[in-house]
Amino acid sequence: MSTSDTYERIYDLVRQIPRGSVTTYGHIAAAIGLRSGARLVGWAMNAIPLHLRHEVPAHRVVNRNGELTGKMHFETPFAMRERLESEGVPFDGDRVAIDDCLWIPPLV
DNA sequence: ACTTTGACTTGCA
DNA sequence: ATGCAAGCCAAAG
Repeated sequence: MSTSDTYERIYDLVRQIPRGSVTTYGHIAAAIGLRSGARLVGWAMNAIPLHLRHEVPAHRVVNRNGELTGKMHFETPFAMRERLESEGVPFDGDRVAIDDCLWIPPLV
């Protein structure tokens, strides 16, 4: 694989997010070695290949505030919220109770 | 090769 | 709490 390893690492990491938990762009970025590549994570999410759309739970990735910033990039703005609640992710108003279900990725 | 933008984060006013 | 600016990496025009 001589492609952008960064993207693959991001996808591989997001794929490991356990059901019922969420993580943030910053944590993923930090886990792959980037200092503040949070934007890269967001960009990578937008560039997820179709064959990975099923494996990479992008809905479990929220911003530092627990807001579903990427919901508008889903099929519908509600799909993200519904799917998270369906997995047992605690919500606090219109946000994810990230303090209760935050999953920290393994540092590579 | 250069500029702009993006599903972010942090700091300061 | 709200708003603006800077930092960061990669892709697209």
